[in-house]
Order: sequence, then C-alpha cells, then structure tokens
Amino acid sequence: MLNGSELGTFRKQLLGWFRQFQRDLPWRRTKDPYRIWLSEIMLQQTRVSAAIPYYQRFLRSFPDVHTLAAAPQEEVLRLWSGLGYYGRARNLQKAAQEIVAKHGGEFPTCLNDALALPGIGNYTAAAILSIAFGAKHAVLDGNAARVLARLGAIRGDIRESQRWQELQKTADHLLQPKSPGDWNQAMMELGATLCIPKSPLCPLCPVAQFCQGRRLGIAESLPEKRKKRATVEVTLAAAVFADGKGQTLLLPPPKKTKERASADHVPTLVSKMWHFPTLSVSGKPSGKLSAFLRKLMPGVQSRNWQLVPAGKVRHAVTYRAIILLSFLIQVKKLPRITGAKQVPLGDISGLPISNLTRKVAHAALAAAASAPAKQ
DNA sequence: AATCCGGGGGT
DNA sequence: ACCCCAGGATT
Repeated sequence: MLNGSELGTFRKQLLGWFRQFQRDLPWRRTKDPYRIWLSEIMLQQTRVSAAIPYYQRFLRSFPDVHTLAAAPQEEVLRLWSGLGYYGRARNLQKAAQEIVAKHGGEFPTCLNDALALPGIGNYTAAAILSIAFGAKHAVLDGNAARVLARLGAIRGDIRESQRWQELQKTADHLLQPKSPGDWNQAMMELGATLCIPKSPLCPLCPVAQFCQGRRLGIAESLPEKRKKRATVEVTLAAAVFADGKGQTLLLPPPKKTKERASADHVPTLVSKMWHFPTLSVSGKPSGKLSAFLRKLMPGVQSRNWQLVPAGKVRHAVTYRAIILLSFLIQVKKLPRITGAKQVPLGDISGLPISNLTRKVAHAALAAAASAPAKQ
C-alpha cells in the first residue's frame, strides 16, 4: 500500500500525465451535471468512440433535464437505437422525471439521493458527483479495477464481491482529495489508453515505478479473466411484409414479459423495441411462421402468401447467439395487425429498433430487390 | 452476497 | 469467425 511521500509522488505523476495527455472528449468540455450524467450512462459497457455521435445527437434533441423529462419515451429510445442496453435510456428518462419532480430540476449533490435514481449505482454516482461537483468519492469501474489489480498484483477474480470491495478501499485511499474529478478520470484514462487489457503500454505509464504487477512480470496476465457463460443458440423466424410501395409492418415493443424469460424469449431478444413479427422456432421455420401469422391475424386471408426466404441474420444478445431466418412476404395490401405500425422498409429508423431488427430489414430489402413483386 | 439482466465492437 | 468487455437491479 502506497503511503506518505510515495503516495504524493504517485498522485502527482498520474494527475500530471492526465492533465497533459487526456483525450479531448465532448463531455470533458463541460461541468454541467446533466451532460456528465448522460456521458456516464452512455459509457456504461460502451466504448468512447461508439458513444460520441450518440451523445452529440442526443443533446441536440434533449439539451437539458427538462426536455428529457418531458419527451415521449419513444423519441428517447429512438435516439438510443443502435447503442444497446436500452434499459439505460428508459432509466435515464425516469431519473430525469424524478429529478424534475423531487429535486427542482437539479441533479442531486448528495450521494444517497443520486443512488436512489434509477440507473445510477455506486460507480455512476461517484463519477458524476466527483466530476461535476468535486465531491470526494472514488470511482471503481472496469478500467480502474484493472489498473489497481496490476498496481497491487492482485490475483483472483476481481469481480468477486470481497475483492471488489478491497479494490474500492484502495481506490478510496488513493483518491486525490483536491481534484477528485480529475483524479477519477485519470485512473480510468490510464486503464483505457495505456493499462489496457492486452499488451499494456507500460513503458509509457506515468506510474510504472509503483506497479507490483510489472515488477513481477505478470501485469499483462492481470486481472485474471473470468470464466464466461456458455453460449446458447436460438433460432428465430421473422416475417417481413412488403407492399407495392415498399411499406412494411413492425410490432410495438412487447410490454410485459409474463413468463420467466427463457433463452428464446422473443421480447428479450428484440430488446423490447419495435420489431418484425417474430417467433422462436425449432423445426421447419416457414410452417411455424405461417401458423404464427394466422394466429396473429385471425380472419385474414393468408393462404396465398408466399414466404420467400430472405436470408439468415446473426445477432448476439449477451450469452445468446441468435440465428434469425427472415421471410419476405410480398403483398398487395398490408394486413391489419392490432398495434402494428406501417413504415418504409428502406428506412425504419423512425421507430426505436434494436440492431437485430435493423439487420433483418437490410436482409429483406436485398431479397426484395432481387425478387420480382408477386401478385 | 449471489444472481440476473441485456449487445456491441475489436481483432 | 472468434473473442472481448461491466455496471445496475433484484432477490
């Protein structure tokens, strides 16, 4: 454990490095708690380069907590569409509404109030309060944890709760009390740019002299990787209607998921977003799909529909590997389905959709281009 | 404390 | 094609 003058040197070198070499990121040009908050939510499980365009576009539509709170949820999700983990967007807006209702539109400065907001846990609360308000809370995210595991040559799975708590104590101890926001960002920046998972750039590291992992020659093998969950393969079939004008049908986000989510639970796999009529299949997909459609549209004359295979789409939802068999159904007139919406197959971005649905539309469009319109 | 939850991107 | 990455909520 670093103490005394060594701790002082460590802090000075890391902070100095950060102030000189930090990346110029959009959310580092503001102290607006709303913008810091938005960036932290977008950066959860998401790389900086992926988040930046979403961040800019989101702020153009929702420049402050009030506009976000007052927006239709559909519009919030639409601007999040493609970024993944859509629960983040739903929670973000819920929290915005709570901030307006209970905190006069100001992001809470107290840790417990921040933690009470949906989508904000230990990491995010510490990040926002330290960066926006200079509060003395040390962050521990994946980057910081990797840095600390290497610095202290910590073995074992760092995500085990006991080890994680030890790391949090270490982070608390190291925190530079004069500049908690910069300090926290410095720890994470080091993990993101030099102390990276593979082939860390130790010769460039401002605190390499303090690193036990490096001294022992095991830095790169730390932290020990977790065992990953086995992948479950799921096969889905989806119906892509197309009328003469290139319009198609999407079903609304499945609201309630009554039964316990199993591996082939469609609402989960379409991320509770707008989606093509989809079901899980095991045997002959087109037959199953026809039966499904008949059930979905009682009374509709569907006997003559031709289900043209329009390609396989692969998609991953955490530990599930989805193979989606898409079927193009060209019709003169789109059938009526309760709740369904009609959108151009060539541009379904007007509704919130997941990337799975985007890929399906793309595959079906290609098939439609090569298949002559029937009827 | 343990378990569950949900996707995208890099190589 | 294959591999990698984590933070919050729930129980």
